[in-house]
Amino acid sequence: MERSNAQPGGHLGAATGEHADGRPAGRSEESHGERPGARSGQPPAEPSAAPPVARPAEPTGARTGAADRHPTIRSVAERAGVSKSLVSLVLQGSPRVSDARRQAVLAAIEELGYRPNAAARSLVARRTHTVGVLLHDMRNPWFVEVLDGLNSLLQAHGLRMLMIDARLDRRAGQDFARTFQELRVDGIVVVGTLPDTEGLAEVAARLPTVVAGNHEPRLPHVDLVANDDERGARIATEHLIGLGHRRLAHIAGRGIVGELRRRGFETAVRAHGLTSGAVVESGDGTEEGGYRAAVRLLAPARGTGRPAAERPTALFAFNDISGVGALSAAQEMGLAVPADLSLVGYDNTYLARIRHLWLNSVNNASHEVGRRAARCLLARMERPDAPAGQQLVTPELEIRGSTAPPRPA
Amino acid sequence: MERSNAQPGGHLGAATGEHADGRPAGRSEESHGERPGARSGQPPAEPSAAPPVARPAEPTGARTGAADRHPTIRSVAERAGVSKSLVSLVLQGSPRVSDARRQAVLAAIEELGYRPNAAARSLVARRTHTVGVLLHDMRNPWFVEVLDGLNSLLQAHGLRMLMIDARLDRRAGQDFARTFQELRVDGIVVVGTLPDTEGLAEVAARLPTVVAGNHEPRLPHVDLVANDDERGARIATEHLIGLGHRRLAHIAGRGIVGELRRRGFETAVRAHGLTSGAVVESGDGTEEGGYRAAVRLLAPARGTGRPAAERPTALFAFNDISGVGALSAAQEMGLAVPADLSLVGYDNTYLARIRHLWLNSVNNASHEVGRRAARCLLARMERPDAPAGQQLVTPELEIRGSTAPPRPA
DNA sequence: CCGCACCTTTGGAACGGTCCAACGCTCACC
DNA sequence: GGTGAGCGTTGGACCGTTCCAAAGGTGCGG
Repeated sequence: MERSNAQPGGHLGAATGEHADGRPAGRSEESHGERPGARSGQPPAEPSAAPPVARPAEPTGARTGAADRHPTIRSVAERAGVSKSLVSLVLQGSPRVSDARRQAVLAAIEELGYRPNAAARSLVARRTHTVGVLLHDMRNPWFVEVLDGLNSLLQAHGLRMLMIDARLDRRAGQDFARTFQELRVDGIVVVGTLPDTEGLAEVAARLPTVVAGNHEPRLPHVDLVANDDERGARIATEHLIGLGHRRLAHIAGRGIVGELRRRGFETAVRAHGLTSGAVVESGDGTEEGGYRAAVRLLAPARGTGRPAAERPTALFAFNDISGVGALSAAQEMGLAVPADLSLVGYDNTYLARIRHLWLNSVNNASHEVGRRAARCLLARMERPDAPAGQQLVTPELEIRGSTAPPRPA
Repeated sequence: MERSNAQPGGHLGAATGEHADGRPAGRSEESHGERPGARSGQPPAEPSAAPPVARPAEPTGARTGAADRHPTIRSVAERAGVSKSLVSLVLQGSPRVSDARRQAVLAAIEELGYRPNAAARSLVARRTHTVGVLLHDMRNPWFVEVLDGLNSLLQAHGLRMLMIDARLDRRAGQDFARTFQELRVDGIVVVGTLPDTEGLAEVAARLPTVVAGNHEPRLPHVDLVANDDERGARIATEHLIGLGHRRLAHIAGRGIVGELRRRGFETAVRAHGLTSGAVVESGDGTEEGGYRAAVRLLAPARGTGRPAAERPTALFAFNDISGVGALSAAQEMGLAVPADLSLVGYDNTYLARIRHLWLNSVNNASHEVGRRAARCLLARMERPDAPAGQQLVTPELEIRGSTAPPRPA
């Protein structure tokens, strides 16, 4: 049983997806020191402030509870022998505090492990330094990219993100507006599709709001940042046309984005006078949908009386996953990619980067969308009543191994 | 929109990954009504409470600012013609409020669009109803599953999740302990590997803390919930042995998880007296690493003088992505899967579910890990000083198309 | 020796809620 | 008719901060 030493790490490294660790699950195997009926079946509501604990209720002001889990600014003051106001000044980094006192305060803070209470702070500051982020579905790798971009900028401005996943969390998803308002977040970013538009309109009137990655809700003070799907589709299609393909097919997706990408495809096709050879088949954005659509597009004649010679030689799929479905279909039908069929996907997910698939794909630069959304939000936080803006980010085609010129007829 | 009729949605539907929408990006195309030099280059620090805004500072108590963006409980009281205490009672759903008043208050709330201030509330309640979640890397699909499980339970108990991504957010990742303490979250869940263990020990002394998906930091009051990686690996290996394979190989991963999975493989192999035919090659959890390891494992003889007949007939990979790399290698070397080579991956990510790949994989039931972590946390929130518990969840093997009995020699 | 400016330090009033003790009222009872 | 219970309602203290006005101390000029 040889151990062999670790590989120096491949150049392809970037193509992650699941990192250098993973894990298991299923049945259990407790080793817990818990008595069985410990947790009383508390109703799902949020009431009942821990009944058994019963707060000390000590009227006299002397509540310097040593083992108190959270020391306050007063405990610190007392320990340092100064007033709470001075402690506050030190915390703000005020320059007009004598060095001696400052040291004393800092020491006290350290010894007590004092941490300022954010709630109390934001209560008076009227700012939470928190941005609410409404996600549509975290499982979508595209979102993660957007979040990354968003975060990088927000963080640099001292803002943290509070994420709510609308899919995973229907209740919160429904009235995310309420939640975010109660939390008094400084701003809101909606990533992707959102459940109810009217709720959004309501919050937007009160809080700076930006929508990232959707073309949809045009509301008074809400900025929009999205990818230019139509243009991306045009670019992909023109790439295929440029290679010499004349019979093109598109596997469409749903929703506005599906519509835009289909439109881009049709526009390009029309611009080159190839309308007669072009076909659009509908899919649903899933692998299975892509597979079925591809079968319909590539199957020889049968019924339609279409000669095999008229089979499309190039295929532009709504997204990578549909593209992968199409790839499977092609392979099962004995068509080689790219020799017999050129294929382009969309989104440039890491699926496209798997060498086994190696799809050309339109890169929608989600990261940039996130960054811009952040920039918009920051701007809007300063001028809440500015007119709604809109930005489209232009995608680029990532070339890999799934397209080639058509076989000479 | 959505021309063509939607596909009835394939049975494979579950295999998501990117959903029914995606998007683009790259250069820009503004249409923004913003003056250019608007945002002054504020330094990255978090100070400077909006200098230009300058609060009204109106000493007299009469601050019923009509267009005030956030009405308070007092505005509501005034409007309803009752005391703020009554409003509070209504908000708590107290039964001892006359119907007339209750209606009046509710009406006022509605008209003003009043939303209670969570900060003020938690200040007195000493509870935030928020759980801090420290992620290691959101890009890892495994985490998303865990989060999902976590969320489902926490939410049912009226808790929201505040997520911080340590990778994406180095600063926050470093002192997440500080952040979570300042926010006075009700508890902390660390998902996956964590950056610094000492910071964790510090918080854990003050806040209920649970680690999900890692075997690592054994700390006084910190519960651990993880998958039983060793067992999962054993199950996978035994599946291969059960099919009749006698020459087995493993592509190992890194870290503790890598170690555990390798150990499971070795244990199974030893238990069946197949040690002499077993090989372990190290990878790094990436596709490329898996590819290279597989090449080394499968290449005929060359140098080693190993006859092709001794090539392994079955391969257990550290994770799906390494497995996919191995798949590519096998294909390039003209080996059919599963006819010439059986392959099992780990994590059962949606990669494994792509029909083009269709890998057998150990399902680590991340969702369950999340649920259990939530349960642990809830328990610990009630009894913070309980001894640290530990749970391992047993994984199951998901059978697809990548294994078969070896060719009869 | 007094007054004044300057600097550091401090008490107290917010911030927006919750909770408790006490209030006024009605009604029943003795 | 007084008393007390019960109900609905209210003022005020408090949660842990920040900020402001003002207090105390020091030093200097007149």
